[in-house]
Amino acid sequence: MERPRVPTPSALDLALRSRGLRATPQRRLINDAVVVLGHATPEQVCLRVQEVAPTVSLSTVYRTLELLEELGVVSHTHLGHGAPTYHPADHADHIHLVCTRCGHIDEADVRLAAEFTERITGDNGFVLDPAHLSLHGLCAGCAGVREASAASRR
Amino acid sequence: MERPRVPTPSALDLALRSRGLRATPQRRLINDAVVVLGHATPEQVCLRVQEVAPTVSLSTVYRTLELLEELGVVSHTHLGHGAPTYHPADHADHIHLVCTRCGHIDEADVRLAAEFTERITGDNGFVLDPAHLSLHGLCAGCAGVREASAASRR
DNA sequence: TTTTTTGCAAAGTCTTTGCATGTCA
DNA sequence: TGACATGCAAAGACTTTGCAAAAAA
Repeated sequence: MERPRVPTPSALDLALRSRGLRATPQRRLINDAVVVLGHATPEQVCLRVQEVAPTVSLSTVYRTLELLEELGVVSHTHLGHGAPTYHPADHADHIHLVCTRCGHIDEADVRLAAEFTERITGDNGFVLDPAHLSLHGLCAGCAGVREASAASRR
Repeated sequence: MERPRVPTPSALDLALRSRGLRATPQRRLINDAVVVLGHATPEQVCLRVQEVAPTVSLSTVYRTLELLEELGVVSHTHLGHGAPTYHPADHADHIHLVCTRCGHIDEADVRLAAEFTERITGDNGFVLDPAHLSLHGLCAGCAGVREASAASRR
C-alpha cells in the first residue's frame, strides 16, 4: 500500500500557517541559522544563510527576525551598544552578563533569577522574559582592576 | 575685611581637574541637564541645553556624555532598540522594566534586586550595576492581553 | 601661548522602507 | 490567480570622526 509522501510540517511552518503567512525557504533558512548559531546578530544570521542561499538580503533577514519574534520562536537581547543578538526562544537557559568595561560576556544560570523574576511579577504584574535578561556591570577581572586602582589611590 | 570671591568648584569641576581636563560651560550645562531630566537620550539632553546655549552641538553632547560616564558622574541604559538614556550615576534607586510589546517603561524598586545581584556576584564575581539594570518582558497590561488571547484560542 | 575643546559637516553603523518583481498556496 | 514575500536601493535613525576655529588654563 503506497502512502503519499507528506512531509511533516515543522513547528515554524505551523506557526506561519496559523497566521495565514507563508513558509518560504528564506524563512526556514533564517530560523535554522538562529538555531544553529545560538546567538547571532542579524548580520551574522545573514552571512550564515548566504552560505546556502547567496541572494538572501539583509533586509529579508531583518524582516524575518522581526516576524519570528512575533511568532514567539526567537527572541533578541541587546548585549551592548551594537547590534542585538537573536536566539531561539526556547534557548532560555542562561542570563548574559555584559561587562561595561571590557565588553566580555559571561553567562549565568537562569535559575539564579527565578526568585527575582517572581518578585517583579508579584510587585508590578510585569512578566519578565528571562532569556532577554541582560545584565550590565563589571566582570570579575575588571571589578578586580577597579578595586586595585582604587586602593592605590588611597 | 574683604574676601576674594572664589566660587566653590563643583564636584564635576573637581573630577575634571583631577584628570587635567577643562571645565567648560558646555560640560557643566550637559551635566546639569542630565541631573534635571533624570533620564534622557542624547538628543533630549541636547535640546535642553540648547534652550540656554543654542549653539551647543549634538556631537559635543555625545562626547561629553561619554566623558561624564568615564568620570563616573553619569551612566546610561539601553531601554530599547532606540537611543540609550543617560542619568546621574547616583540616580540608582530604580530598575527599568521595559515592555517588549508596547514599549511602556515601568519602574521597580532597586531593593528588589539586591539579593539577586549578590548571588550573581557570589557565583560569577560579576559586579552588577543596578542602575544599569533594564529588564525586558511584558507589562501587566500586555501580559493580560496575551493571557486573554491565549484563552480565546482554546 | 599652549593644549584642550568645540562646532560643523561629512562619514559610519545599523535598520527600515518603497516598490517592482517574484513566489507560495 | 491573488495575496504575500523578496531583493534592491534609497532613506532613516543614531553615532562617530576630522579638522579648523575658539576657549580654558
